[in-house]
Amino acid sequence: MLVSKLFGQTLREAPADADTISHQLLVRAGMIHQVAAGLYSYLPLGWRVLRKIEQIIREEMDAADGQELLLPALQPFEIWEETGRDLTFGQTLFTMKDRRDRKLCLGPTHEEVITKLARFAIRSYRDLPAMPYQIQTKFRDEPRSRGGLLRVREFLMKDAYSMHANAEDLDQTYERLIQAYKNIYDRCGLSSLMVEADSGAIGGKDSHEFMIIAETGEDEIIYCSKCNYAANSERASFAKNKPDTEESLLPLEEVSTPGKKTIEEVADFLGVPKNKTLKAIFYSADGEVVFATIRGDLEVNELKLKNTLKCVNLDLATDDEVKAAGLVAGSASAVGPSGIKVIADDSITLGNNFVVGANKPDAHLKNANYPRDFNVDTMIDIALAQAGYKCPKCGGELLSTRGIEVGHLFKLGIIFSEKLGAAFLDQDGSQKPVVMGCYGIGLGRLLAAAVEQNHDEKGIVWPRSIAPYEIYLCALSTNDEQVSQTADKLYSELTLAGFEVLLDDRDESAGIKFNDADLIGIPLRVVISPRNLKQGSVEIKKRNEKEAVLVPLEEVQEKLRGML
RNA sequence: CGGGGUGUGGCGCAGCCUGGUUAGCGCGCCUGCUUUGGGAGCAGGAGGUCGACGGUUCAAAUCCGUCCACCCCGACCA
Repeated sequence: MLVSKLFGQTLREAPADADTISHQLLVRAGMIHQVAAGLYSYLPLGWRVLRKIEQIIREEMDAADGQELLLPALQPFEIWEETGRDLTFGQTLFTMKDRRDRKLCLGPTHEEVITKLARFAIRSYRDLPAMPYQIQTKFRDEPRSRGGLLRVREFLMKDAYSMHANAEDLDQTYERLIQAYKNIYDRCGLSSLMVEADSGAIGGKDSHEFMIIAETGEDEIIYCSKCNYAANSERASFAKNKPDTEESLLPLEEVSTPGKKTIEEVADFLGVPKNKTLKAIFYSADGEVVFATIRGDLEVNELKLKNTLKCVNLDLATDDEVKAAGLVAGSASAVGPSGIKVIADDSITLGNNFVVGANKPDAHLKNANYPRDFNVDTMIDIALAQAGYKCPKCGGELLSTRGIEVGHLFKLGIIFSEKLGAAFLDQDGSQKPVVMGCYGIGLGRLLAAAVEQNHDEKGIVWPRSIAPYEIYLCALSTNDEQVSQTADKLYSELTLAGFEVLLDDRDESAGIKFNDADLIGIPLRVVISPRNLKQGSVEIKKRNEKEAVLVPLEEVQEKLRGML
């Protein structure tokens, strides 16, 4: 391809609304162009990168016994009602009506469609296991798109769905897919980190995410400084500490705490540490007021709470809701009130003689103990893990960092096959629901993450495997006959030899060409100039290295092969 | 949806507070000449309903109101 003919423009300055590095560089390099919030066009350079990523994914999925197919982006809304995910996805679903007034939606994911298809394709255990996958456009009406390609409303995704006769077989495929994913990121030249993840609206049991560590990432990762434990903070757990001394249980005692409402105020006022108090937080779970309680030094992980409650919407209760439920904000506890669902974090059993609210203004109780003084409906881990806490696996110190989620694996189990009736006849003649897994990779986001991870002050530094071109042939002084002839000849030869070459044949100054080459980030740059030609040579430079080497014309191909 | 910000040629911005000639600047773009190893020089030129609508005024990019779009933080998010 000739740079003079390349569709698109490079920009010296980034658009003002581009904040993240990948967004700035991709726009400046003429790879993407924004159409509206969360909607981007891919220009030829960007599209080449995306297609390379796509091909790597395709090869690895095929190697893992996946079979590519294509499902429709447009789906009947009613299959979402069948699984109830019309509610869990809510407004994220792009919906519309056809001319016959039937409700349709643009697929944000395809579990429903593939499970329906499984009803047809899977009849016997002999048809299992199977793993259809597709690379297709997904649509999600995100509350807020952001960061260029990092979070958009229309995006290309590889989504695979595995089908099994039993959970053991799913486990095996799951492990195999983990390896396939590692291969994919490796081949894309990216270092990734696998973390335990929440399964969210997809549902299911085990779930893992692949992360590209980056400050611009939306996810917080909690990981251990000593062992290999790593988890999305949404899901991370930690070893909850016990107080050093076991006290004998003391009798309940009411104390006056005028105006003291927060844990800090109360603990300060009574001269006790925060981990000797119990915190009470009120939530509205799909309209029902629920009561969460946790030791005063810890915070509630609202996602864990939401999963426990199995609700669609979870918000902090409003003042009115709190009052209507007969609770006293600032002085509430599970000691006393009834008729409200209480979810307790298991930390309330670590320690004793806690300070809790007295359920009336300006008063607290000392020496509250579970279960002597109160009961709870559910006792479970709903605590938020934070850096500095202890690893749940080895006790080492937990650290935190940010990452971009570029892949997600789920063990769905039989959630979808049961709801949609995808069953098979097993060896013993019994009918069973198909056991399923699903596995996604966002291609555009992966591309953006690659830029986040591979750039310098001059521009993008593409890993070779996903670079739009391999070689940037830079002809300086294009009005010099010898230069332009040599450049044309070299371009033909290299292209014929199978190299992917971009020839900068523009009548521009050296500076412009060098800067564009750096910005676009092609791995190798070959400079053809009168100066070099006098010695019968050209100059070859790696994008990620400072020094160039002078190479005789006849050795160029060989040299390039060695350097790629 | 809550908070904050921005809308002026393709890109980056000034002008707005304090209304008043043909709305400016840098980059980019076009033509010509000169240049040619890290974003060249000179000369000439094209390109703007100042986000939209309404209002105030003799007069609005500028003041007032409504709306829209986009960005950031939060909520939300396989």
